[in-house]
Amino acid sequence: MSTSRLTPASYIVLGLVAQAGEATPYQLKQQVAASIGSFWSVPHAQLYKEPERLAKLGLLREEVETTGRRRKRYRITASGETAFAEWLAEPTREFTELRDPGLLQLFFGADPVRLAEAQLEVHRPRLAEYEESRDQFGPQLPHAMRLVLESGIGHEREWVRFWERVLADG
Amino acid sequence: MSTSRLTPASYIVLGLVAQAGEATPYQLKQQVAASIGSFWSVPHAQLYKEPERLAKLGLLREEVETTGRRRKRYRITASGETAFAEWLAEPTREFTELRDPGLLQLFFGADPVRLAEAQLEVHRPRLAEYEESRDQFGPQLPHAMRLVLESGIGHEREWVRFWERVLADG
DNA sequence: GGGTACATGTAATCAGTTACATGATTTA
DNA sequence: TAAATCATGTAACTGATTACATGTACCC
Repeated sequence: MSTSRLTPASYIVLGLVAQAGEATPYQLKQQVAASIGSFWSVPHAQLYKEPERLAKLGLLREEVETTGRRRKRYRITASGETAFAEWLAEPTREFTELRDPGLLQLFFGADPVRLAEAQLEVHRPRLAEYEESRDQFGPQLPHAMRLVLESGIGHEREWVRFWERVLADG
Repeated sequence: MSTSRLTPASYIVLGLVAQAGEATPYQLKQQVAASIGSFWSVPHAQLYKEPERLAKLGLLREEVETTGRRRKRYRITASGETAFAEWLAEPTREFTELRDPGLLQLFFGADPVRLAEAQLEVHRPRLAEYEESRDQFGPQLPHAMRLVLESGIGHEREWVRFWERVLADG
């Protein structure tokens, strides 16, 4: 009822459904993968359950196909649009903690060199991937998406820088 | 039984209990706040429940005070030490997503200027706080802790840089 | 026509959060 | 001694994950 029960996942669903006009859970999965998936992934089961929940709250309208697969298609309702717009209009002051398992291991005394090597093996390719995305699709990307990508690049650079220093320090 | 059911929170508890030799949930809370709390916070209720769980798994030994408050004191067991050591010895390749609500709003088309302002209001003080910590306590801090702090500073710098750019771009 | 990958969904579990509740100390 | 604040814990909920299960389409 009140928007208090909505989580980030809710807004992701709401936002993607709004953008698409209409979507099935599977399409949501595709959209997530194609857009924010690498910054904020959502397991597919949630993309089935969350829309259902939002439908119960009256924020989405559910339509079950009568033929073949009986897919569920969702569209946003007026109150869904309102809830989404309200969330969007109120700039969050929330703060995201790092919550990086590698950092945790470092803190607890893991061998820094081995740890740094392992971490670089994941962060370097990830950074390369993002940079390639930007160089290849950057110009066509919607502005907001490009910014998000830039942010990802910045943080990945930071991780690489950090673990390289840890490695160098021995 | 197998270590598969252990989460990061488990290792935090295990690690802190190991470091302290013995600890009550409240002391764990203090330790978290004093060390990794700003990178990886743990709500206090979890610091009561998780040790209980670990005790059932045989990784901690629980001792209930018979006097007054009947506090629960925990110590690590041999198998707890093993489990912790195993986790520590295996460098994680896990990758932490950004999962920043601000980025999410940006992606979905929130007003970038207002958003950047709000975000800078939280990130700038946070950065200052970390830098002050480092300058003030840096030399006394255990090496690993200092590194974690450096990482936090790096990422906060990155956030500030990013949102400043968003702000400047209009 | 057999396999493999894509597509679609449900069930069960649980970690983590929120809310509630109260005892013990300090401090004004 | 009243009021905060610190300390300690339990209960209830639920979002998110994991695991299971099956249908459909394409391809060799």
